[in-house]
Amino acid sequence: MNQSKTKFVILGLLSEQSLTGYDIRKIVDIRFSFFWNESYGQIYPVLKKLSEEKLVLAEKSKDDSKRERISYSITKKGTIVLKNWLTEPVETESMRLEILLKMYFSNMTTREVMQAHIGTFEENHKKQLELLNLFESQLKKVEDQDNHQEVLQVLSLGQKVNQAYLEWCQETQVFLSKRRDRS
Amino acid sequence: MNQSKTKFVILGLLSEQSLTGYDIRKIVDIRFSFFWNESYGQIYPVLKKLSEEKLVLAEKSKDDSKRERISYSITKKGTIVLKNWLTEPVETESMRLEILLKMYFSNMTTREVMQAHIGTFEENHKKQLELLNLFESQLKKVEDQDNHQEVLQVLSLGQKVNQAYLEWCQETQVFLSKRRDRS
DNA sequence: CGGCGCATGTAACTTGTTACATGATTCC
DNA sequence: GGAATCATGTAACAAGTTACATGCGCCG
Repeated sequence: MNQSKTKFVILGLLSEQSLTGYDIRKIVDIRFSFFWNESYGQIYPVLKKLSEEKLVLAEKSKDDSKRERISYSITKKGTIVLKNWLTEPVETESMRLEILLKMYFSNMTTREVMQAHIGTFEENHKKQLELLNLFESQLKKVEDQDNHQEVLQVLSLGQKVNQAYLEWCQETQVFLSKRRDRS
Repeated sequence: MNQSKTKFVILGLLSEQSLTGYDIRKIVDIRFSFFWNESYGQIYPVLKKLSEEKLVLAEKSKDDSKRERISYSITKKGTIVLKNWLTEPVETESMRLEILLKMYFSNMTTREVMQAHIGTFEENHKKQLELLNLFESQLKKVEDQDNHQEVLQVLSLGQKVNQAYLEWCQETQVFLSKRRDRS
């Protein structure tokens, strides 16, 4: 089984505030990016389905001067479904790191090629870590409220993992610089 | 774009030794499990396609006493394709951690529920780390050869990431034990 | 007034999983 | 003799991505 989690991502975000499909995508993209992703092709159809099932309530913006905008909010029923999911065992955990695939087979290529790959990976994760640090400092400035502490805890894993990546990049660059070149 | 990497996983593994589809699955499952996965539903069709394209050579086991067995080996052409892929930029990097989704929304559930989730996650990754440590010590025992050092480098990332996870679990358990319970 | 961001949506496609069918061999 | 493992393969399905179509509003 292991059904799609899009449904619960949406319900979870709506439990904090009303949002449009566009908003949801943006939040996932920014705040969840290091451990999750959702595309419009998933969000909009699920939103429609959730609305039919009365787990969320759709409200078209009434002031007609504005552009089309459908704001969704969670219903009582939706809250129950969300809370129920939270108690159920975690099913999804996956990772796909092509960089490790290339590292594994790297004796088939040159040192320079791998150094460049590691360099790019390092740069990306430096940026990601900086972003997470920025989020953290912003969050800490604001009043403690809602799921504030929980979000900090999520950020913490991101920081640790990115630090692990960066350490590994250093170590790997040393390894590569020492490696005698074949191929 | 961002085409499937199954093809290159297969070519890479075949660059070390001849293997059956079953073998490939097993190797990916054991050795790559912490950062990659492939299912039979992907491997067998790709193997057939690679054979048609002459990137690999299929050999049915001839001694007919044995059960059916198709051993694949990489061709010159296949080696070129593999080496070419190794030089191309890394495209695929994804992570999906449902545990962080649940952590993010955890103010909607009880402390006990989250403690149990974290406990399971911790246990899983303790096992994974132990397995990686075992691989490492086994590898270090054998003669240095082939892509030995590169494999150790891959293992190293797994170890660092798992250690990061375990630290986070500790930290999170402390956080949860202090958290006043809502909901 | 041009470009970017907001906003919704879908169709076609690719990818990946699961379940099933089949059967031999090995090990206890 | 029965269970586990080896071994191949596919069909149905589920999940996820990408590209496209459409158009408004805001800012410089």
